[in-house]
Amino acid sequence: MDKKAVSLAVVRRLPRYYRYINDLYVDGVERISSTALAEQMGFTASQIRQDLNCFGGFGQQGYGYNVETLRSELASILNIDKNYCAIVAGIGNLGRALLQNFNFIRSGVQVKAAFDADLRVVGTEVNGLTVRYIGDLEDFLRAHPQPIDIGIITVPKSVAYDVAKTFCDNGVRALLNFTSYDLSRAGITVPVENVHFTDSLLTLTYRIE
Amino acid sequence: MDKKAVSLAVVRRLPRYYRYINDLYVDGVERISSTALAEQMGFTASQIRQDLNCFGGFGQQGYGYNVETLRSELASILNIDKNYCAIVAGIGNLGRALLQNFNFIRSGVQVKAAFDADLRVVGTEVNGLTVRYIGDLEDFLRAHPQPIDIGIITVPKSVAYDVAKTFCDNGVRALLNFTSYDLSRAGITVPVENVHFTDSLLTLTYRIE
DNA sequence: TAGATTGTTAATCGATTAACAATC
DNA sequence: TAGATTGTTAATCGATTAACAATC
Repeated sequence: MDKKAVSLAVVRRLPRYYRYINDLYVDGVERISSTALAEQMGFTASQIRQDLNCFGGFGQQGYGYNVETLRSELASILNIDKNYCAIVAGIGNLGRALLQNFNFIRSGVQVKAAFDADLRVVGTEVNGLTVRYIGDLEDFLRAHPQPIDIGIITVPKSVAYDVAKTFCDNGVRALLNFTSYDLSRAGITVPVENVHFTDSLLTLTYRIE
Repeated sequence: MDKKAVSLAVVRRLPRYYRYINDLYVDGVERISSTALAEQMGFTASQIRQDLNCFGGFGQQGYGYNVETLRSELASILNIDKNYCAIVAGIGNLGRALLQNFNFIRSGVQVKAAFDADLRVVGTEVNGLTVRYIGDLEDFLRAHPQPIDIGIITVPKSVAYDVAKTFCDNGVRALLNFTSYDLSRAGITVPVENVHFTDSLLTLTYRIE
């Protein structure tokens, strides 16, 4: 499974495959053909077979794909079984929303700690985690027994870079960036995925008319 | 400006252009060449010229692009000057986070109302808006003097489709979907932009190793 | 005018789709 | 076996990059 060989276009479709296949699994569907799945997902059957074959031949001629098998293969490809450790930096409404409503575990991620700069928030409890002071982030990362895999950045834009750099310099392996600050332009060496609300909204206002 | 001619790949880059050009504008930069901008954004100069030329010749040979002009052209292309009306459905932590922290006005969007199903939330005030009962959404949309342009969906996944359909059937022109329910598969006829946290997180867990 | 840099055409690259032999 | 459907190669399509004449 040489990752370099798989294009980001394919990778970005994997979570969607997992979502659909998992739904089929939950519904008790046993097998599905690329044609049937294509119809549901709005892809071509060709693309589905092409995409899945980047990772292995999960199907069977004349039969299609076994839903349970494919589901577990996709889970394994996406490392959902790895149980990664994450930290949320920035416990404003967004950080709080994530901690309280988002099912991290279902994506194979466990949130180990929460940090904020506001002393009125520090020490309070959110979804079972006591919020720590952001100034202690570096010490925490260095002292933590397991490595922290994912840094989730929900701080104000103005401090996004500093927090990202602290994560990056202390062994965090990937960043999920919710600010509109563009981390890719600065010396951030780990993979970053961006959730840019503004970009999505502006793409929409363009497409309205 | 025939929109059909501009690919979605280009459109999705427009907000990023606007962000960079706006930053330059705020910093008082007067002009910029495609080469210099390319270096900052991590694009090729060729791509920038190609992209911008989908909308018009905003540059000048031997000079480059005037930042103020380009900024206002991009704002106009993205309809930031249109002042669209939006509604937020679902005032959990995420809806609340959006209403309290997100600068809609800066994207040319004005939130007109907020709706929720929880009667303990209905009637409370969030950032100057009194939360209404979701059951009244349809009546509200029909009675509202201005058309509502954008429906923002932050409800639980299980009711995402119903809310989207209500928006769609009552004149809302575009949807911003924060649930992991895939609205494109059902009879939703307006443009949809998705913010799928789970997909971003899973793309990241794939890319970690 | 000379230098810089665009707008635009042509060349390349990559991603998607079509086709079909392999095979369950 | 016959029918179905994959895995995979080849063809097409679209997007990105390179090149350069036009021109400020």
